[in-house]
Amino acid sequence: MILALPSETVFHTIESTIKQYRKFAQKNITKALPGMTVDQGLVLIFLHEHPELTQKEIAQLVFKDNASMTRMINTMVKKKYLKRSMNEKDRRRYKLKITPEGKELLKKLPPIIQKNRSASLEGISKKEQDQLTKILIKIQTNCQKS
Amino acid sequence: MILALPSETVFHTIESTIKQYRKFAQKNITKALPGMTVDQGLVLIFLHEHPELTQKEIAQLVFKDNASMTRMINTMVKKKYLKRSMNEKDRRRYKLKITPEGKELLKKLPPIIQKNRSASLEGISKKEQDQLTKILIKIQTNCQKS
DNA sequence: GTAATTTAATTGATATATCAATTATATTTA
DNA sequence: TAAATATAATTGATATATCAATTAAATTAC
Repeated sequence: MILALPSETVFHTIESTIKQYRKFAQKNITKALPGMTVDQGLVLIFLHEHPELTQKEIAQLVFKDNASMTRMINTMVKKKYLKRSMNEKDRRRYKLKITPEGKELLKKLPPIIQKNRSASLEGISKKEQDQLTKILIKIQTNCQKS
Repeated sequence: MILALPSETVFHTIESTIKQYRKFAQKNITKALPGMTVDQGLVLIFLHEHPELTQKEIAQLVFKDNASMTRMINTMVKKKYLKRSMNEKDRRRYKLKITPEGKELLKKLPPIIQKNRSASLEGISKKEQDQLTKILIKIQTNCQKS
């Protein structure tokens, strides 16, 4: 069977693109906020916008599983970005609170993220971005068909 | 500063697409070859096509760093897919040989991979795939600037 | 209202990711 | 050629990924 080398497929390109974007974004975040990771930044942003999110919901938003999210929140608590507290309504869950230190960092994030996004999308029209999204979603749909 | 939520960006879509594809591909590989991972399969395929590849070169092909590759090859040796042997020409490197067991698995991989690819690209024209690649490469180029 | 089921989070085990430091060998330079 | 530099691979430390099993609480079914 003749199989195209993995490096010649569109999947390879998708993967290398997201990895390069992540490296690029991480580099710029590290410059301004040493010790913070891209994903920790995302968690802060999501929690800021939606304070009632559970760990599970955040995990889904950043494409991690619950186990990873538990450990990630652990390190964010250790780093004092977050505090866990009881959720009286549902005692299986926690309330996740951004600490004042976390809020300080959070303030510095948006301009960095904005710059990362616009720099990496430079010269790519809105139309192209929509095309990209549309095609990617087709792939996702295909992958979900059991 | 008003920042689009990460979940509304094209980066989010790129990341979720590749993760879903990986899950889909892994599921099908596991079904046929329990214990084998997508990346281990890729390493076998690359080594089969280019037996002289060094660990470092393979690492680049599958987007891992050298440290990860060392450990990945360790587990592939432990699983008896591969054997390390001396490279007399350059004693910093190894020769990586696919074992007979590894070759057996390798034979079964191509049809599975082919099926994964075509299933996830179903209904996506060649033209769309080219568009996708073109746009992604633009993003990569942007991320490489400085 | 109690038993069965579901859900959110955790834990353990193992693999991988990442960075920095180290080792051993090759290559370059003075 | 000896010293400086570069390269391939490894190792250590820490974080994350993944799967399966577990715990504790909530929900559903009977």
